[in-house]
Amino acid sequence: MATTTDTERRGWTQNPDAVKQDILTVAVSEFAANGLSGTRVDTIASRTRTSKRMIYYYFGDKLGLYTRALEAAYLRVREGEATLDLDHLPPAEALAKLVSFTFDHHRNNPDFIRMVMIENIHNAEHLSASQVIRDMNVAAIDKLSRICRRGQEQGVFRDGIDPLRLHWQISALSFFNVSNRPTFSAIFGGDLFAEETQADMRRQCVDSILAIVSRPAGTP
Amino acid sequence: MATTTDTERRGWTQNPDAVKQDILTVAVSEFAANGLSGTRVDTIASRTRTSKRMIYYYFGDKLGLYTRALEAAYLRVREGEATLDLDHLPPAEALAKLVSFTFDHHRNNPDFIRMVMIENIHNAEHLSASQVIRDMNVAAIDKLSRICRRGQEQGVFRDGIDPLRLHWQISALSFFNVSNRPTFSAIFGGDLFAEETQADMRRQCVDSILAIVSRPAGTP
DNA sequence: AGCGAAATGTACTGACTGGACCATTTGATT
DNA sequence: AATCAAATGGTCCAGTCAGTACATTTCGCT
Repeated sequence: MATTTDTERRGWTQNPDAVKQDILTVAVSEFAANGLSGTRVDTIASRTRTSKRMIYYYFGDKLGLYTRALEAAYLRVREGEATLDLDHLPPAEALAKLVSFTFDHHRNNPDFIRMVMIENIHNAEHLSASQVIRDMNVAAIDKLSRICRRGQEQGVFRDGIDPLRLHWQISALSFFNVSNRPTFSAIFGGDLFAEETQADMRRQCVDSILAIVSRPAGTP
Repeated sequence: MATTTDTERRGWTQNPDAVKQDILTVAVSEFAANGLSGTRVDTIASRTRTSKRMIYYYFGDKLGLYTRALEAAYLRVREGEATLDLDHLPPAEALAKLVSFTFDHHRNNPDFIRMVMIENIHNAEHLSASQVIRDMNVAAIDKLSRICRRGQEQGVFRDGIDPLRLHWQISALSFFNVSNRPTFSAIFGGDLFAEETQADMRRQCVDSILAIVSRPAGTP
């Protein structure tokens, strides 16, 4: 009896992958909200369709789960970025689009930002252990490098641009805008983060970045 | 016997203020290193010349101590900033100096940066409760406002500059440079944070900010 | 020179929390 | 249908940690 078949996927048959995914999703949300030591494994378990037992079964211990959750957060975000197709745009437009996208993308993924903040608090100890994450990000630099190279070849960008530094600057503005919003708002009020103002700030960021790569005035 | 008089201040007489200060200093360092829930009151106590009992006596509970430690961190940093005298410099130079200073100052005060990161993780709940901190920072904006006004009066800055947004941008670059150094280094290597490179990046930051305030080319 | 309040030390506890233990069910393979 | 590994559930424990009770010392004041 009790043919609960097909309650969700296949009813109440085993489904290891779904269980793992379920745990990971909740874990990202909890770790992002409460930090590593602030997060309770029991709380994660209770928000899950399974039990604490399963967390330890699949992830070993709290740190293991945290590390995997960190990877998951990076993965999701980099997936989003992969949809961007920039190679067919003129370099300046491509760069502008990349900056705009990054700015918005960070705003739309606060959990990811918070995971990175938390990982920085922990001196990136766990991220260092993850080759996966390193690879993903190095790939992100490639995208930027291609734009720079095209820009220089076409003579619209100045020479000697370091893609990594450019990435640094783009990240700084986009990241800070999300990461420090709470303290910034608490001190100066939330005006800067109103929707219209943010659109304007995004433009300002694009301009800043373009100013960096564009050749100084009067250099043919 | 045991005339331990003058071991430190007045030997072993009571010294409430020194005790409080002692606790606060250790607390800043511990909270900055481990976050709010990651910090152990016992650890703070053990690094102190006094006991856990005193922490609760003076600060009530862990949160009380954290809040005061946060204030202390802000105070120390803003004190450093107060030494800057910019009003006698030409606007562009004053701004350049302010950016350079901020960039270095943030680098030299990682504990402060970390406290702010942590507070952001906690959505600035505790900072909101501190009027002191708000006041300090609003004063920081004043300094920037004066520079902007002078720049506009003298015609070297463009019109319509928002000092708050400028502050946002200066902070973003200077803050991110410290806050995200661990993850950034873990992913891309530490080259960007070598001493020489940092000097170069500071210059790049100054240039970026100056580009924002300078009037567009061909605007008399 | 002594009294009351402030300051400090020691030892303890009650709750929380990461993790382990033991038992049971599911499912693929034979 | 028998078997064994993978998956799962429920319960408990041992260590940790914020906070407290109780007792004692110091000090300003008169």
